[in-house]
Amino acid sequence: MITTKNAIIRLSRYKSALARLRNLGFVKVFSDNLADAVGVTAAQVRKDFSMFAITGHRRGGYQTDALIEKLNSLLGKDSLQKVIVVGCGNIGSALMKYKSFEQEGIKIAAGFDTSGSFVKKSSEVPILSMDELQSFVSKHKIHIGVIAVPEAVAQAVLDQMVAAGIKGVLNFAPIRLRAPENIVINNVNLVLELESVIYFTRAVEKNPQALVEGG
Amino acid sequence: MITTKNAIIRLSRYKSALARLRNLGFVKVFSDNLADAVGVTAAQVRKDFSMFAITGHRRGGYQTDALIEKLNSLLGKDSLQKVIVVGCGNIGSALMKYKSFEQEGIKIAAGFDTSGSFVKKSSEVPILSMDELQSFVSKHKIHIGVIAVPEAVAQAVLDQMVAAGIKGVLNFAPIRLRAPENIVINNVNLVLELESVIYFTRAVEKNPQALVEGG
DNA sequence: TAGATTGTTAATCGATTAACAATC
DNA sequence: TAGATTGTTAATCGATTAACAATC
Repeated sequence: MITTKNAIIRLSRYKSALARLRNLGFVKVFSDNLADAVGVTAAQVRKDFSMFAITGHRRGGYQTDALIEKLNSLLGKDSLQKVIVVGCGNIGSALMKYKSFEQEGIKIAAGFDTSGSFVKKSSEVPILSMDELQSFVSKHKIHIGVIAVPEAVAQAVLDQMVAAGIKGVLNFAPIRLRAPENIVINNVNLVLELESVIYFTRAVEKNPQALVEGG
Repeated sequence: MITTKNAIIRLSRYKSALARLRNLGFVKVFSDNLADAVGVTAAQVRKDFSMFAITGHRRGGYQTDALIEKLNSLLGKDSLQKVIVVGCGNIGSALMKYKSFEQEGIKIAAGFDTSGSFVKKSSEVPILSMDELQSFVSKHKIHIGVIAVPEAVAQAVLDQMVAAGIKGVLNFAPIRLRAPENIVINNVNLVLELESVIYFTRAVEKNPQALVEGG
């Protein structure tokens, strides 16, 4: 359901806006505050909350702390999430060092790569050989993985990950991966994101009233 | 218009599928072939093409080469696109080395950073100080920039980029940026993408019929 | 010609928004 | 109480899909 997907993304945005509002001293927030902060309508905020059975107070809005906690638990952020990264090239190693993940309760447990030169068990996030994927994943009970390998090997890597027990994947390879239907795949295509900026920038330059709102 | 945005993203996908089909020897393709390759309906393909005045032959489908060329020109890929990257931390430097951009006719002309230690004019993609942003952008007539700086300084960086003449931005900072309405901004939030995988993976584990299709 | 595929219109589907009764 | 905000229903809006006439 695509509805749910967009709604979940908005919940994440509400959560991040709430953290900022809390820092500003907001003890309670109204749907209107959140709407402004995130750039949606107040009705959208209330509709989203009602879909996930989040309730407030008829005249007093929502308690900031309670709301953040509820969103965290909904989004699976009540416990540390362990994730592996397969492919330790440019993108993969950037993700392994990316501070924001840890701040959000996401821990990169290990990186994996075929080419021996990358393998480095001693670094902060160990980089292991693909041979060790299966045992590492089952030993550490990891369900989530990131694919940051070249397009040509992405499908084979996904198959190995699924065989090892991975259930959810964030894929940076610019290709449609095939997997059993109980496997969750989310694609990020950086070239496509930049191409879309290029297209719309040109479109606006040619025809300034072609207003566009970014995703 | 959000329609247009989704349509453009699909055009990009068609283009990338077409390159693969051409390698397989397809001289002409049908809307049905593209639909299968990209995972949409044939009607969607034809509708998208009609929106952008791309026509085929009533019984002979579309000429692969001509179609690729048309899509490239629509997407602004007929000339080399020069882009700058501001912020040379993990994500920024990964993007500067990312091979797929060059393969798609996107050239990272320079990176920019405040902290002096990063500055390195001699490397393949020069890394310059923020002081040089304005002159570099106007000298090289660059319209597109990537923001890969920490959240706290993202708005200030955007303001400088806009002042320097940048018209379109791909933003990796997890925050809603404010800009004049003729500036195109596209946001990529990596934490949010991973969080969404975590959420849906949990949802499917709890309730296997909660089928989800990735973006 | 008969068959197949496009291009487009109309129908459907789903998501967002507006409005308002409930109520604190 | 009067005023304000939620939670939800109904209305709107827009995107996708189905269907089919045109035609190669």
